[in-house]
Amino acid sequence: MKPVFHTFHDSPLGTLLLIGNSAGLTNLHIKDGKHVPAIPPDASVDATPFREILRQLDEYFTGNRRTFDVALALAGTPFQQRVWQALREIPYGQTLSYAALAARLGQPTAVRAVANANARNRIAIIIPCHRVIGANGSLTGYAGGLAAKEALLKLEVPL
Amino acid sequence: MKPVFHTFHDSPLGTLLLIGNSAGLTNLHIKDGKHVPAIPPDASVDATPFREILRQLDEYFTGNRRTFDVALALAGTPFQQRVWQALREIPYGQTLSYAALAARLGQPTAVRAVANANARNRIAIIIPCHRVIGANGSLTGYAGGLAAKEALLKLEVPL
DNA sequence: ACTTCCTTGTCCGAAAACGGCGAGCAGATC
DNA sequence: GATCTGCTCGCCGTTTTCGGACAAGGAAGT
Repeated sequence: MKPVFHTFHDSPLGTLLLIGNSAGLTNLHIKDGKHVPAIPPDASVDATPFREILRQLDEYFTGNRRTFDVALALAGTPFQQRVWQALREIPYGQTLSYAALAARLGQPTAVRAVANANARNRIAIIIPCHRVIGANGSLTGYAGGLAAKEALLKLEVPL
Repeated sequence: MKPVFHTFHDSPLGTLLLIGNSAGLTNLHIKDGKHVPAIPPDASVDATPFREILRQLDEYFTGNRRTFDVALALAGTPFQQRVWQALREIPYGQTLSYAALAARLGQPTAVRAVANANARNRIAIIIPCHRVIGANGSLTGYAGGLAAKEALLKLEVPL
């Protein structure tokens, strides 16, 4: 198997857990959240591979960065990959409803399925699942907690 | 993922298919047999990693080797792992019945389950599933064909 | 020799449950 | 009336659960 690394990193949202391998970042979760995977037994503690990523994250949190440029190693079903790809195309500071996102994928009725894929996003923040909200404007849900989602959206407002 | 290699090798039993990764050998099958897995799409053709293994196999087939010393990367259910481990403890030239093997595992009634795990052995010859025969002395079955099983047992007789 | 039955882990397919939704509708409220 | 709240129901990919079939056996009974 590829060597696996992981590390923790403090942020305004709480502790972040990063996991990655030689191909790129595989996971980025808010530690005290839902759907946080177990750290692979063979994952060594090593922040080195994440240096650049952490730097960009810090810039993002201080409002000095709007897009990320890091290698991602996504693993998921074809449908999930499509959803996540669509997520990455939502610009900084913009929001979208789950229904609208489903429509963009050409499957306007697969709203719940999209929401589901959204919930299973493995790379928070960088894949901006926080930019998807309810059709009525409510936040509706976030694996890292609604407070975190609100904070992220507020951060992105001051364009 | 770990890089995966595979290669073919001629033997008195027919062509052998070997698959392995950086952790060790994962598969060794008689090509024209049952339960032969598909070669992973990302597996490169490369005999280099198997040099030592092939050397020991050649020695074995000429009767000049009784045990193997190679790194194995077994993947299977806990039950299967137990069965396979028990198989490796059967000495060269000896045979055992499925019932006796089940008894050794402490599950004397799980005879068929043991036979099943036996049939799914992924590393033929080195994990000597051919040394397990019916309680009445019949060969009963072998993924590589009964002829191969018979040949192996005959080879191991002249201690 | 053949048939029947017992046993048990695994495989496989079907079915059901499960969500970070959203639209529609009945009442309740002001 | 206009709004708002709280149902109910349909939507659909994923995950989980469940049940049956299967197998490299073996023992017993015909």
